[in-house]
Amino acid sequence: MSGRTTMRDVAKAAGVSPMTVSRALRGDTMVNQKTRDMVRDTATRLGYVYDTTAQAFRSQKSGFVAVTLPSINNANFADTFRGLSETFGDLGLQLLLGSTNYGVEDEEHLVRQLLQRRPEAVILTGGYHTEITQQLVRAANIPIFEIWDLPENPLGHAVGFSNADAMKPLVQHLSKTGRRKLAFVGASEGTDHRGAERRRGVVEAAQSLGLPDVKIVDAGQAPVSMTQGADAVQKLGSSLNDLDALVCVSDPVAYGALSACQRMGLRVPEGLAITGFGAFEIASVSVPSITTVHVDAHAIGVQVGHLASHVFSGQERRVGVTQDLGSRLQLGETS
Amino acid sequence: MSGRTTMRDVAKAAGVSPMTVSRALRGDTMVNQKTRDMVRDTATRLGYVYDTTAQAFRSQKSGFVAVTLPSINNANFADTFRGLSETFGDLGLQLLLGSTNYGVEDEEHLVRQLLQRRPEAVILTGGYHTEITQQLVRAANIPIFEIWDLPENPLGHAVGFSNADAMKPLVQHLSKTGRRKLAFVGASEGTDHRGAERRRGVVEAAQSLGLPDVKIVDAGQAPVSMTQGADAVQKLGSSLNDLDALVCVSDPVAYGALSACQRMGLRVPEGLAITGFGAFEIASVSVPSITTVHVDAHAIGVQVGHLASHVFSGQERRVGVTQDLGSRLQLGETS
DNA sequence: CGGTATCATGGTATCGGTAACAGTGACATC
DNA sequence: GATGTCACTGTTACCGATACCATGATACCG
Repeated sequence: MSGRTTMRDVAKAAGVSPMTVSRALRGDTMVNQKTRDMVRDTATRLGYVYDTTAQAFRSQKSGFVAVTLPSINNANFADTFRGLSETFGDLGLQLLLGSTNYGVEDEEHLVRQLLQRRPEAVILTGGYHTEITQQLVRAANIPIFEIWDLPENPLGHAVGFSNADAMKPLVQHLSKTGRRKLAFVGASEGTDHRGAERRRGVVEAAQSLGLPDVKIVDAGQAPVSMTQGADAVQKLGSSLNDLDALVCVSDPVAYGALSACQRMGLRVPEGLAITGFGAFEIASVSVPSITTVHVDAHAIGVQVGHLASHVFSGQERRVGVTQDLGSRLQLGETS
Repeated sequence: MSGRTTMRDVAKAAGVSPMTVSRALRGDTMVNQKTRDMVRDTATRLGYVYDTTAQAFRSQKSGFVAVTLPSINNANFADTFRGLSETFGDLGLQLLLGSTNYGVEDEEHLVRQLLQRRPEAVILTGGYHTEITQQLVRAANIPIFEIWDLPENPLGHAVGFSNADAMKPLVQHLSKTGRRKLAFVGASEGTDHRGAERRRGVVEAAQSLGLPDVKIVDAGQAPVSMTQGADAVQKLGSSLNDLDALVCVSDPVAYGALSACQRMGLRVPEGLAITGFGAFEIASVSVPSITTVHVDAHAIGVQVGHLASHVFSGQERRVGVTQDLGSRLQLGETS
């Protein structure tokens, strides 16, 4: 014998047809309980390993769900992925993960690759894609989920929250506590769409509250993390004295900013308020703890799983279901 | 027309055989340049999407590499995954990721599932597995890589470092700077094998340096993070005064510990030294910065990719190649 | 001119499961 | 005894790409 053990081998050893083996291994109750057990024992005895590739091919169901994330090295996205993993795992579906590195071009390339695996659904982080990406996923004729954003013209379903709206309570809070001159610290223009939305939210909220123009601080290419946040704030130097609050695009950036302030001897929150986004662990553990916006990243994953389950079962027939999971202000000691 | 566009459709439209389409799309230079371009254009025009599932089935090459990580929500593992992604991507291989939640039982279940996809190699984080997991991966007859550890009896190749040895320079440094009474803060027994190795390294190093017994502080089930680190240290309360240094299993834990000390008004490093592990970003950004052990997580991924490439090409024929990437002490302000 | 090397292309079987359909034995019912 | 029903099990033909082998076209040789 040359190749691997196949169902045929198991069938021969068990004295049944391959079809019965197929049914038995999949737990089809049509097959007699005793036969099922016997077949399973035989399979185990022979060290048979079920070939999902062949199943996927024949049944035209890959058992995959494609997922794109801007970055895997981000506690929030990792939480979402966990939520997805759990719920889709329960549905017998496996996640095919790819990272876009915050770029729509990379996303296009990635989506092209993922679709070749014939996923049964596709989950894209963000609501901003190239024209071709949109064509590709539409043509795939499978459920599409956009997460972490609520696009105006969703490709399919959407589960997330408004990044712009999430900033309003934050700015209101700052305004109420007497902070007028705000700066927004985030990634360079065009590298982080969700970040840009948050910036827009801050700018608009400040305007509507009659605050002076928000100063935009560029911390470099996305993903911006602690170090870039710290560097950007350090570069601001004495111009920090003209500011009342640093509104950062994420908690890591905020922590970097806080760290830079501490090193420069600038007291937070007395001299300057700092806020983050995402309710990362660092926000609640740091000293002082960071005022941030809480987003339930894990729930996004779970909700998509539930929604997908309903879509697959036909319980949900609508085409553009949008779930706004909202966000809430989480006050800390930095403001 | 019913189903999706297949190669047959492209062939018909292009006026060639499916075989030629297959070759053209894979860039086989056997096919005339003009024919190749023409076929590709036709495929694009028809919106044809190559079916990797069918390819995988027929060629008996899935194009997958299975990867297990204890947790995806960990900057170090995420870095390794990035490294793997990049190098295996260059080899035309896609990663199938699964998380074991730091459990060997979960790992077994996961490995079983992953192997059904017929991966061309398997990468396991850690060198500690159930008997069945070992049997399964051995029987799969594919290259095996264990990473982030250097097991005594590797299943195949190993790329990593000795977690125990990595702690020695750290303990020596503490001893040299007059710290004698050490405590190790880590996960509960049996939930984190790499953490246990680090603990062993600390205990042994302390012994060989003639330091008093190392106090073991249990911060709960793995993964232990900032919050658990902070809680565990807070619970120590006044018994902290009997200690000279907290050696933490990771940087997040160390930061949590630092934070707890700051809240309790205990000065670091004057009253107590704190060390971490992993050279996470927080270690260099925090105030004070944290003394830690630097491990090149990204390089682990890259090295595995290179090694795998050599194994696939037959350049590397040895069976148990072990690459020790080492680690180095990274001094910070907490010691 | 036939022979042969080289290049480019096509025909056919097949990878390992499973959908769809076709039995078959045992027993009940008329 | 004929027919129907139920509970299982088996047979056949594929899913869409590609390995393998065959063949046609062209060039080039002595």
